[in-house]
Amino acid sequence: MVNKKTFYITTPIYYPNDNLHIGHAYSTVAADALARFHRLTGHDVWFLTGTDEHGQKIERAARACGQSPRDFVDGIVEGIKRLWARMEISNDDFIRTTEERHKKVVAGIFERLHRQGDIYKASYEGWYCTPCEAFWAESRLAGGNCPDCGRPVELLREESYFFKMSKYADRLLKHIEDNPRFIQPVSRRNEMISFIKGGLEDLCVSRTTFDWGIPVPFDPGHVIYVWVDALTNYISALGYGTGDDGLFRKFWPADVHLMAKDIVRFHTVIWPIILMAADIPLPRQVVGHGWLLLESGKMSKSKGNVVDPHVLIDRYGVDAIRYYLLRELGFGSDGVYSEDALINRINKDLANDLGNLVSRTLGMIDKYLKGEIGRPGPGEGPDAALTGMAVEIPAAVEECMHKRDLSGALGALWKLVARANKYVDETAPWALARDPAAGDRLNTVLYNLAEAVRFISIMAAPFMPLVPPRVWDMLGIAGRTDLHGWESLSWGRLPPGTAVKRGSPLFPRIET
RNA sequence: CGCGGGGUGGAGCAGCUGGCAGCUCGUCGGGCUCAUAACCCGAAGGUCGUAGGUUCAAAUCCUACCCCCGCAACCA
Repeated sequence: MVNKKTFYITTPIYYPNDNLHIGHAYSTVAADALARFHRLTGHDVWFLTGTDEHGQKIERAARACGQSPRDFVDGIVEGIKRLWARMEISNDDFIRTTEERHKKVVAGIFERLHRQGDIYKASYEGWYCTPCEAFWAESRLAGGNCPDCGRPVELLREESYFFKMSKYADRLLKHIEDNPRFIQPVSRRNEMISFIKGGLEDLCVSRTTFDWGIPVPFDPGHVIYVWVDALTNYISALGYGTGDDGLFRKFWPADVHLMAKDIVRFHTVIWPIILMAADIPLPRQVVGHGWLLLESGKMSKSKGNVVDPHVLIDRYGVDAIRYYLLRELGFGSDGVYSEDALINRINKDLANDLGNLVSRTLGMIDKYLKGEIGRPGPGEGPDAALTGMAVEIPAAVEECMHKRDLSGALGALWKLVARANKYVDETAPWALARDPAAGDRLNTVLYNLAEAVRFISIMAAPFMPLVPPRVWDMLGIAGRTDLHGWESLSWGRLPPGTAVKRGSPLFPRIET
């Protein structure tokens, strides 16, 4: 058996102190599109997502609900899993940091780093904001209050364990500079380089102010803080350091850690240094995408202005939401969410362009050819423009996907959608249908349109997983799995004589 | 003088190794009638933040200034 190239992609593990909003959904959908694309193009893919369940905020949120932390996160996590199922997320595993398989790996790494002297105990004094669970430098305090939440801070002295980040700074900087693709997009990369050049301090990696976490194995009064705990999920989920580490040996190092821009630093500074210290290879790439902003500013739970993905799915359907998210945020840039913009995208791109193309193509085959795809004759006139583009677009999509530019990939695909619509106008099949001598030409034109629709459906699959099966059913090739794959994107594979059936509109227009 | 990114037709963006300013949406007009009143074509609309400079030629290079935004460490 041939060894397929592997592709390991991760999302962040989300913090289940509340239900997730559309911004989290974006991260996961983007990772899903990349995972699906790589599966479709023949890779052996492992796609991981999960939840980061420890820490004081969870402890407090649970208490506020009168629940144990465990019961509390169980409830939220169930909701998250339901959401991902609804959004057609194709993850291979779901890691929870409260699972035994995770905790033992974290404890093992912590112990190892301590044993080799990279983690040491020291006394730490600083201004602490309890609600935010964070220490702040005196210079950053806002009038003596927490710069984040504005509440008062207290001077706290704590015995803590520290991780010798400083020791690895030069090595990390060299790695980043030697590997231009390691941090994407470039703007984030430059930011990280300048951050590291500013000097790295040792990192506080334990807490004594709460209990809901993984105890430091050799000092149970301390709990391992989020850094080592959460980041380690990417390898604990693969069984690193256990007797059952087949997945780790197969899939590590990760090809892509995908996340929003705000946590890029943890993934490009703290995480690589943990790995270096533990003598584990670094991930190949960390990609930081933009935020989905609201017109009123940043989406945040405390502002109460979050957009609930469930509501949008109920109203517009999964594929439409996925399309909107992936199209709207340009590579690495922020996007602004508004329901008007969402509806506009659905009506314009999905209903008018794609849905209508499928509808008119099937409609004409039904009406003019008694529902049977005819045998194409020699190409002429505008045929070459359509078929030429159809065979070029897959490569363009691939290139965008390798650059992690999902919006660009959809843009490329929609060029083909537009070209096909234009082709209808140029060839005017309704006129050919009236001309008894033009039968061959009509067959050719409608064949080309049907084949273009097949091409589009295949390339759309990573982004909108529910669309392709519906299109294949309409084209009468539901059972022809050999015509569903990326490798079937060579022009003319659609068999003449296939009986099509018109379906209901792919994306009904949303009336406002 | 902390580091970095940016200010381009109504909106959102591309162009920025200098050479007639481009894309999507919106607006207006036309065409077609297969289709989800969708599709196709065309038009209007920009002194490319401000002021200087270099050049035959600048959105694109240089200088100064104004404005917006990210990062500034333990914050997913």
